[in-house]
Amino acid sequence: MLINELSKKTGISAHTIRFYEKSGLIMGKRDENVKSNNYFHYDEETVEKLEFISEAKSVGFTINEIGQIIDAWYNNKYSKKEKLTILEEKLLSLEKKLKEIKEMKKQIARFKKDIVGDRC
Amino acid sequence: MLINELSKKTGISAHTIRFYEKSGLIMGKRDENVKSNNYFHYDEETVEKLEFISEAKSVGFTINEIGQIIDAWYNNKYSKKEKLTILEEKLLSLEKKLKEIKEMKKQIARFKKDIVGDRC
DNA sequence: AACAACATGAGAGTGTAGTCTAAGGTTGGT
DNA sequence: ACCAACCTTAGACTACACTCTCATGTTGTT
Repeated sequence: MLINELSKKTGISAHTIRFYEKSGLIMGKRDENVKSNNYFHYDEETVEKLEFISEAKSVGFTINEIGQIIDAWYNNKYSKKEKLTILEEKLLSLEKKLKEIKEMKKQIARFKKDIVGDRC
Repeated sequence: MLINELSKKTGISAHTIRFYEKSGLIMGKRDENVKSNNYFHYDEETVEKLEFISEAKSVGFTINEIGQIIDAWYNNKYSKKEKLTILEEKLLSLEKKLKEIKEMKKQIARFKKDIVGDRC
């Protein structure tokens, strides 16, 4: 599929998709048989990747970190051992975020309690 | 205390503290008795606030959102009802983040499993 | 008086992650 | 042939959250 269809499928703008392409997160393929244009073609895996990118962004991973995860999962840039190390590291950082968010929830709950208990 | 001491106590640079001051997150007081300078003076509450700001930033709240929380907790910009609404809203967004992170953990754990099960 | 070590505000510069515009080429329908 | 609706790259622009530089003023010690 071409970029417009990919954009519609994922809800990510063509501009942003091109930005991700330039950033190395996804890689469209050029059709060798067609010489008249150099349109990028995208497959279902790219749809999956873009969906993953959206989720990863919303948990606070940077483009760079997302690139690492994608390389660890879809590509062969790293050895098996390196891949596992990267993913393990991401799991740890998620674990840390989880703890921080739980702490923040407690903190805000305390704020709330103080305001409720306060007669203004 | 002056900005340098505040910086040392919190580990946040004086530059950044001034940025937070300009952003309205904290508010140093000028000493009315001293006319020769216009140095800002900070109290222990500001130390607390800066510590809160650091934590809030690391869970992904923006400066704007942090400002809302601080206004809901320390200031009298909002009514009791408005304060509770703001805090409730932040709790919901934390709950959402929590879910997203748990999902992402599962996802990455799946990636890991696939790599382990794969003989490359 | 000289000096280091502080303080101030204005404003420029940085990195991240887009977002948009411009100029040009291609495709498909009439 | 014409046109709308695509596609491409380069590069400018934006918002956010700093981060730094500069020019200038103050404080405290020797």
